[in-house]
Amino acid sequence: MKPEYWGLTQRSFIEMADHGYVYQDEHPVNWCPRCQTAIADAEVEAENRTGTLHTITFSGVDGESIEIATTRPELLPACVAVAVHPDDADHADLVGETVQVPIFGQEIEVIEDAEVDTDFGTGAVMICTFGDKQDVTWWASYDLDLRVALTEDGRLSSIAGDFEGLTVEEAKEAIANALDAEGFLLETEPVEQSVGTCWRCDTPIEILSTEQWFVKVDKEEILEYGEQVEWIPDYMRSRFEDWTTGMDWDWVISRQRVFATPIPAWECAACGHTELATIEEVPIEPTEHDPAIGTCPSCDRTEWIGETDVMDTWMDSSISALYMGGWPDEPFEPVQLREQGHDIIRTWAFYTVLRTAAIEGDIPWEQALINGIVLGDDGHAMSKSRNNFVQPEEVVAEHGADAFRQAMAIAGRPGADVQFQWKEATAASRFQTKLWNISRFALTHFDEDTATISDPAHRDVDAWILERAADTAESVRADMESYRYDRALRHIREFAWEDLADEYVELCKGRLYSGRPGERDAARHALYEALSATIRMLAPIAPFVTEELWSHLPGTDGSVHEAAWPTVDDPLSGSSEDGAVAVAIAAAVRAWKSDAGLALNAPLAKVEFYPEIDLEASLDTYDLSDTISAPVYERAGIPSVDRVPVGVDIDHSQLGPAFRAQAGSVIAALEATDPVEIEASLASSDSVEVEADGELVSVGGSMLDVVVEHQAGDGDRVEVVESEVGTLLIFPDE
RNA sequence: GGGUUCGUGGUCUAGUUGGUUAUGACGCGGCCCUUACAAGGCCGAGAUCGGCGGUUCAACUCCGCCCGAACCCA
Repeated sequence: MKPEYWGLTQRSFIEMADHGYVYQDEHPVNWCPRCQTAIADAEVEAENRTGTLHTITFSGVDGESIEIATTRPELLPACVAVAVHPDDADHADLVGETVQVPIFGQEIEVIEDAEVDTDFGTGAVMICTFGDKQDVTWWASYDLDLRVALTEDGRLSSIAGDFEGLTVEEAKEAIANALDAEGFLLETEPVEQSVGTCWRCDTPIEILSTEQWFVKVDKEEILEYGEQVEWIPDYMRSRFEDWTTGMDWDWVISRQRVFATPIPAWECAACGHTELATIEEVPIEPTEHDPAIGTCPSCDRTEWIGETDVMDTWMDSSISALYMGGWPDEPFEPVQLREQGHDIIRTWAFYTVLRTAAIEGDIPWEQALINGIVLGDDGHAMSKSRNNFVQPEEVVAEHGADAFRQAMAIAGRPGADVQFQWKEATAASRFQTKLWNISRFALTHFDEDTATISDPAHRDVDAWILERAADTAESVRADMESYRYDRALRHIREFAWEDLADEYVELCKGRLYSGRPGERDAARHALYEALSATIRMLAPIAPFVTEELWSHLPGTDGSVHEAAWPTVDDPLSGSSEDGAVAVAIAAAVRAWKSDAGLALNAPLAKVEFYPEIDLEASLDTYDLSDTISAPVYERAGIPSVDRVPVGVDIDHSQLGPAFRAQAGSVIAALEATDPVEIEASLASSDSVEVEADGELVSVGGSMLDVVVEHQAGDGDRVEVVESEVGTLLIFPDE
C-alpha cells in the first residue's frame, strides 16, 4: 500500500477522533492466541465442534454444594461466580450462598440471572473472566472480580498454580484428570458446541481484557444511513440491518501485528499522556518519528513512545468510497455504486457506512449491488479440498477472455450465487463465432458509403429488423440499468442469432447479391444498423471481439467503448408487421423443406399463402420468393383443400371470469362438442350454446377459436403447412 | 435454534401484474455440405415446475406447513 493511501487512513482516524468516535480503553476483546492480536467481532467465525461437557461439584462453604456443567474446566482458576435462573426451583435456596471452586480454592457467590439456560447441563453455570461474551456481560453488570487465567499466547497464567504454562488443550485434560482424582468430576459427555475461531488461522479465540483502541459503534446512526442506500437486491438491506442491530461491542481497531497502517499516536514517557498526530503530519510512522508538537502538553517533557499497534485493515478498505469520491481534497459526494459480495456485508459494507457517516455525515454510495459467491462447475463453492476451483487463465486459454466474461455475465443475477460452468463458455464461444461470421458476410456487402446511405427505400423485412433492433436496444438498456447482465446478454444473443442471422440475413441475401442499387442500399442500410447496434450492445460484456469487429465496420471512428448507445431510427417505408409475416412464412417453409430432406434453396413450383391474420398492406413477396426459391402468392378466402375443424382454442382469461364457478364444466362441454358444430354455430350467431351442469349456456365468439387443419386430398400434388400467420400450400417442383 | 435466499427436462437456466403447447443453452438421437458460418441449419426425445395442503373459475406464479440446499448469525 502506498504511503499516500495509508496516510489517508491515518487522517481518517484523526478526523474520527476529532468527532469523538475514537477512544482507548482496557476492555475485554476477542483475542487470537496464535496471531497474538485483538480481533473484531466481524473477524470471528463460528464453527461447530464436538466438545466435552464436564459436570463438576463446587462444595458449599456453609451449606449445600452445587453442580455446574462446563466445556471449559481449564477456566476454573478464572471462575468468579456461579449463576442460576431466578425461576429454577432446584437451585433457589442456594442463591446468595458461597461455594468453593475445586482445586483452585477461591470462594465465590451463587447469583441469579434470567439469561441462564436451565435446560443446559445442570442449570447452573460458572462465570469466568472470560469464557465467552456472556461472561463479559455478567462480569460488568454484577461488578465481579477479574481473574486472568490466560496469557496472550494462550497459556495458563500464574493463578493456575501447578498448571501454569500449559496450553488450553493441555490444561483442559490435566485439570479434568485432577478433578476426577479428587472426586469433583461427576460425569463427562460429548456435546455439540459452537466455537468462535479466528478467520485467518481457525484457532479458537479467547476473550482477554487488554488496552486497545476502539471506534464507537453508533447503531442508530449506521441504521439511518444504511436506510438511505439502495440495496440491490433489496433484501440485502436486512442482512446489513440484522448485523448492525446485533452488534454489542464497539469496533476494536488496534491490532498487535507487524504489517498494517500504524496508529498515529504517541505516549508521553514521563506522564503517560496520549498525543494523536495532526492531519498535517500524516503519513507518519510513530515508532520512527516524534510528534510535531515536540513537548508534552501536560508535563512539558519531550520523550515520546510511539504506538506500536497498527490498525485493522478494514480501516483502510472502509475509506475506499471516500477516496474514490475525491476525499479529502474535494467536497465529498456519495459515489454511485458499491459492488461486493454478501459475505462481507458485515465488514466492508458495514464499516464503510460507519466511517463515511462519522467522517462526512453522509452515505458512502447511492447503490449497493450485492452478488453471491462464485461456485464451481459442480455447484459448490470453489475450494481446494473439493478440487472444483477453476483458474480464470484456464478458461481464457480455452475459450478466450470474452467467452469467460459472457459465461460469468449470464451465470447469475444480483444477489444470487454465480456458478461458473464450462458449457456456458462453450456457448459463448460459439456465439462469438456466429457474430464473427455474420460480420464477415455483412462486410463483403459494405463499402465506405454504407454508413451514410440516405433515404433508403426500406422493404417490409428491413422495417421488421430495424424495429427488432430498436426494441432490443431498449430492453437491453433497461436490463443493464437494473444490473441484469444475464438478461441483457440473452436478449442480445436472441436478436443477433435468431432475428438477424437466421431470419434477416437469409431474407435480404437476394437483394444484396442481385438487387437493383436502390433496393440493395435499403438492405445494406438495415443490415448495417442492425449489426452496428449488436456490436455496441455486446461491447460491455465482450469488449475484445466487439472492438475488433467495430474497427472493421465502415464509418466508425475510435473505440466501440466510446460509441453511443444504439438508437435505431424508424424505417422510412415498409411495414414491420408485414415483414414479420414474411419472416414467419420463410421459417415455416424452411422447416418444411428440412423435413422433406430438401435444401433451403431447392426450387419449388409455387407457394400460396392464405393469411389468418390481417396484413397492413399486401404481402411483400420480393425477398421471400428469393429466399425460398419459389413464387409466392397471397390468396384470399380458404384454400381449396380439405378443411377439417379439429378442436377449440379457448381464451381462459375471458371465459374464466365470465362463468366463474361454472367455467370448468363449460370448458369440458366445449371440448366434448364436435368442432364442426361449434364452427357452424359461430358462423351463424357468433356464439355457441352448450349444456353445463344441466343448464344451457351461451358462449360468445370472442372466447374461443376453432382450430382448423387443412389436409391435401389423396393424389393432390400439394403440401399443406400451417404457420402462425396462416396456411401455406406448397407446390413442389415438377 | 434465528434471519435471508433458493428448489423448473440428464446438467444449468428464463418465466413481467395468476390464464403460455413452461424459455433457452449444454449434452443426446435423426436428417440436411443451402454462394457468412457443419464451431452451421432443421426436426426429435426428455419436466406430474421439491412434497403436502389452502385461496381461486384458473397456481410454476399467491398463502401455510414440511423436506432439502446455500449464506449470515446464535
